[in-house]
Amino acid sequence: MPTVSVENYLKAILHLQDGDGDRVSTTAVAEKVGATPASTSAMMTRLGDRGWVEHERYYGVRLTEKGQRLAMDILRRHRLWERFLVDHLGFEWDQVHEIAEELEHVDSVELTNRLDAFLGFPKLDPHGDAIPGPNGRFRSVAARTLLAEAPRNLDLVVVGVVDGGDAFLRHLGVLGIELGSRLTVIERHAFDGSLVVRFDNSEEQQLLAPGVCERLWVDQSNPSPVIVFPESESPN
Amino acid sequence: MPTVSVENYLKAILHLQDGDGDRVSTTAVAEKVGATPASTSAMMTRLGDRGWVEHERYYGVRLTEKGQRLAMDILRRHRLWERFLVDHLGFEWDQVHEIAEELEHVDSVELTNRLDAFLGFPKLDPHGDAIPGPNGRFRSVAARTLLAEAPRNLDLVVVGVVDGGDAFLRHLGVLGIELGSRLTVIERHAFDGSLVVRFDNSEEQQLLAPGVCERLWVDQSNPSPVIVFPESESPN
DNA sequence: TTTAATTTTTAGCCTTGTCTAAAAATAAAT
DNA sequence: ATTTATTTTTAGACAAGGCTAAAAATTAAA
Ligand SMILES: [Mn+2]
Ligand SMILES: [Mn+2]
Ligand SMILES: [Mn+2]
Ligand SMILES: [Mn+2]
Repeated sequence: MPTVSVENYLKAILHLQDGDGDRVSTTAVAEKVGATPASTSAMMTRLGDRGWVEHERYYGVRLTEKGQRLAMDILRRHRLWERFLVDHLGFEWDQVHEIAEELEHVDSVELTNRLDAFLGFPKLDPHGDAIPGPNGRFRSVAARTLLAEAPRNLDLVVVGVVDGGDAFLRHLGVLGIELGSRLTVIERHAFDGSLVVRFDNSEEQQLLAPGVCERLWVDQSNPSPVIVFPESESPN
Repeated sequence: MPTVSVENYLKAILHLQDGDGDRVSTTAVAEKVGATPASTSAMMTRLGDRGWVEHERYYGVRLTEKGQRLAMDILRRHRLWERFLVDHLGFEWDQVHEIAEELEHVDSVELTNRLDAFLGFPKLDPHGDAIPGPNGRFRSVAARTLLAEAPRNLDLVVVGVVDGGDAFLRHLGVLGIELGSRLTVIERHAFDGSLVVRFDNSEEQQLLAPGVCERLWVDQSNPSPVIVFPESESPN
């Protein structure tokens, strides 16, 4: 029975580990949860005592099997609630993170599984991030590419957002980009990686700044169904 | 920004005050929240410092305007979530209290109001208790009588449960009683208040023990729409 | 109106989670 | 290989919430 605070730390560590099973530094965790390194150091010790992380003094932490499972369950609840808020309560995708940050701590397996069913067992949250299943592992999702690395002259769909802070999400709104937006890369500027693209719904070409291209997952419109386990860095 | 613990205390005090605006004893609150009188005494002082209760040393507490409003908002969230759990996730009415006890602490006005709308602005929770509106006051609900005090030979409907602990709710299930059940009082035993009743759906008469009759709200099947603000003692 | 019982508060202690400031260890740079 | 910079941990404090045991106030009984 982890506390709310402990759960937030565990989820932060999961995000920072991000597939790569290497250790995460105290400072990185501190920054993620918004605490000082001193407080975080103390918490890492407590998490180690409870068997949720391996803590190598001065070298960081890594989630144990048990810790990973706990963290995945929290992430599952977070993303399911985000789906609920957007699909059924009419929230925008840039408004749900903070609320889900609290709902995720209501820890009831019954509730979570029934919510999952109610939502139709979604694979992705409103930001295109994979939702862990009841077994604590990601459900398989089609392959995806960063827009920044996508080839030219292909019909692409925006399928996800990397590190989708609310400010970035609202910026996408201003640009008229959302999940499902279709576009084609016309030109890539070698200098900084800016892209000239054309959206499906418009005749005009448009420039996308590198900071945007590096944070959008895309897929081909006619997807070859390669199955893979994605590991985005998105926190939501 | 009250903590979860503070919110639970405030709600407990609201329940114990129950319409009557007189003071509530420390021991009663302690029992309700499951803490010792010593811990509760300390908490009452803190609540007083923050202006949420008037605390007369040695004589108990009474919610202030601000405290009452906070408590009503918590109760609103609790009962809205109970409706959600029963109406949309398929929980039984004896399974929702504990989960709502956690969900009620997710404090977002936006979330609460959208949930309210999603549910169709319900007036009653699954136990027949009134749901406070966004203004922090109960929505008007038709008058109700305790079954123990209802006249004979009237067509009655069960509209609510007093103090609906899960055990009592399951007992009602065994007896085949739920909200909406229709019955008529045939006979009242003067000795202990037991009632002989006949349910709508059956020919046979049935005996109801006093402990049951005193904890069921009923209304006439063809209700004369008297408007009143109910104050049940139910905690859910 | 004393005495006894009950209720409430205080005193003292503990855990969790947070902080700042200082010490210790590791990593980087000369 | 030292010195310097950075990171991590430790030390010491504090607030919230909880407990038990003891003191004080109130209420009930004699
Ligand atoms: Mn959270
Ligand atoms: Mn998300
Ligand atoms: Mn609660
Ligand atoms: Mn209820």
